[in-house]
Amino acid sequence: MSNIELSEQELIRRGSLQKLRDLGINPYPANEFKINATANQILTSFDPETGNFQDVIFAGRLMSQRIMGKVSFGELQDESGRIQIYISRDEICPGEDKTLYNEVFKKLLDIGDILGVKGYVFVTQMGEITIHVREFTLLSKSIKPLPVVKEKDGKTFDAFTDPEQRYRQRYLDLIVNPGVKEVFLKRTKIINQMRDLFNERGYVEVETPILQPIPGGAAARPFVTHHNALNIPLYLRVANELYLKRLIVGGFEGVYEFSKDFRNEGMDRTHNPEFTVMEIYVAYKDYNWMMDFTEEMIERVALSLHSKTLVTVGEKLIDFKRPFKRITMYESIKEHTGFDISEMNEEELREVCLKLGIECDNTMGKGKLIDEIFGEKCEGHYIQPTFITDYPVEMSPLCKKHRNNPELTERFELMVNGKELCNAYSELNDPIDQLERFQEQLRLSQKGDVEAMFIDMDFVRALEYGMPPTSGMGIGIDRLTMLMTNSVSIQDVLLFPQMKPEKRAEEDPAEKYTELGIPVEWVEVLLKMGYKKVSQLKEVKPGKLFNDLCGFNKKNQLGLPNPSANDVSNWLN
RNA sequence: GACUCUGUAGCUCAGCUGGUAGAGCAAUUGACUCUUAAUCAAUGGGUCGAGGGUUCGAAUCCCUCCGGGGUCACCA
Repeated sequence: MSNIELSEQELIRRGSLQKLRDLGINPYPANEFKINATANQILTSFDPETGNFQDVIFAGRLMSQRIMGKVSFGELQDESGRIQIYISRDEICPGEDKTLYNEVFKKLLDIGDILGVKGYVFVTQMGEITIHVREFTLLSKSIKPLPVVKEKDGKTFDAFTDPEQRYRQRYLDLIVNPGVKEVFLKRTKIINQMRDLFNERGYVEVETPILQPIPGGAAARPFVTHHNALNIPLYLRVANELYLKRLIVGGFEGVYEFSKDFRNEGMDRTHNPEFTVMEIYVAYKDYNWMMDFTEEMIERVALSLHSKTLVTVGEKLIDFKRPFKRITMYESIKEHTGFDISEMNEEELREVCLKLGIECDNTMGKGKLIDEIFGEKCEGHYIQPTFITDYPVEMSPLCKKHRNNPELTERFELMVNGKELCNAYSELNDPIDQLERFQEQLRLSQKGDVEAMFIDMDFVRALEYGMPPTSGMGIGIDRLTMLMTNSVSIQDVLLFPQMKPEKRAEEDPAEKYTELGIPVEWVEVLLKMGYKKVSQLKEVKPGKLFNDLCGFNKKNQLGLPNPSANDVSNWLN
């Protein structure tokens, strides 16, 4: 990057960088810096009576500086929090030479620099636990100014809130906004709690392919990519269900995977193109067992995060205490619409949709119609955790038929806060039935359903060898995290949510300028002055351009030898 | 995709019915030995998102485009 692209403050920081080097200070030293305390440890366990922490070595990012002549205060932020530091000139510089304090600390250090300090902990007259610095080391120089967020009495000033910048530059968000890190620590804790539970039960964590020749296991539009060596299309997985069930066929009796899935669909507050799902399959179980297990898992997560089962989500208070309410899908629809659809065929369902004012078209089969009615009229009502059970067979091509009613399947979804959180089945293990269900999906696909599943013949073959009765469950980790951290958008629980690419104004490459005989050093000046394209340049009068160039050179003290008026008009001709 | 709000200094924002820009923080210089949104004094910093139009004159009004937020729709 050329210097004219930089802001004044960036130039000053680069200047400081050079001055540090001139003073023999390496702004990016290689040495290990061994700390022996964190901010949080000091703040929670410092005790002036016992006089602990009298020899601390601490490192962190300089977040503020208050210089008061011969002494200064500042704040260093490490992973665990912020702690104040105190520096006195004559302690840092006991001799005649006060450069280290007057120049280095006061002038050449900036907010954002990473510092290591050695000293002892004490309490200031204002009562703040502080590190009295005996020695400091610059560990990394920051040459781009941070957004400065200040806080007093719990009020935040100049908060860094622009969502685009926060998500795009998450590192800044994490540095500057307290509380952001908390969400991600909680996310990890949620995952760890689940993993602990599964491992305690002896279930095995496995990894299955992300690149799949047939994207199976869910109704969704996949991303397509291409494998050069095999010369075949490959799909990014939309689910890992079919692979995990192959493992049950293979003799594992409990497998689970935290899996990144990918769906080529819209993006909004609750959808990111890549997202995390946990799927688990346990042999010799059915969906009733899985409901109990799911309750246990979720209650455990809530307790581990909040030490209670009540969780505030927006305006609502949600109680994750076991047991959760259970209701069948037909009962739910009956309750919220008054229609008993249990005996209806496709035509009758379409009429119900019409009466309820739900849009539908001819590509929609029976399952999709019921799904629409439920989604439109029922889903939103389930704020407290509720299992919706016994879905129609058309909606669930991988799920075993209900033991008491072949029109239904042994499936449940867990609804919380009006949204689906989990999805689970008594898994279909009848290979002949499975093939028929796939073929039905194919018919839907031919009718125009872009989400209908592909037929996976190898999966059917696996079932032909025999899969034990199995129950499986999938849960959206992002949505679970949203609930547990009271986050309104999925972007808040993903470290790096998908963003549109950053756009810059288009500009011609430097060669197009140099072709005209313009020296390289002037090309960047022209770009900075706003002549992003050669065509723009051609439109200005040579006299004006000559004047502007010389003016820019002088104003910005670039120290370039000015071109002659002749040169300039030659460029333009 | 529709509607709506929005784009001004490094950051957060002001700028009335048109008269070519302001504040706080940050930065620079200086003062200050327990401060904490430190304080005090001085200074620098802006093609007002881009292009076009109306006008003697546009950050402000109009049009087009670009970027962003929100709501809705599509979509789990």
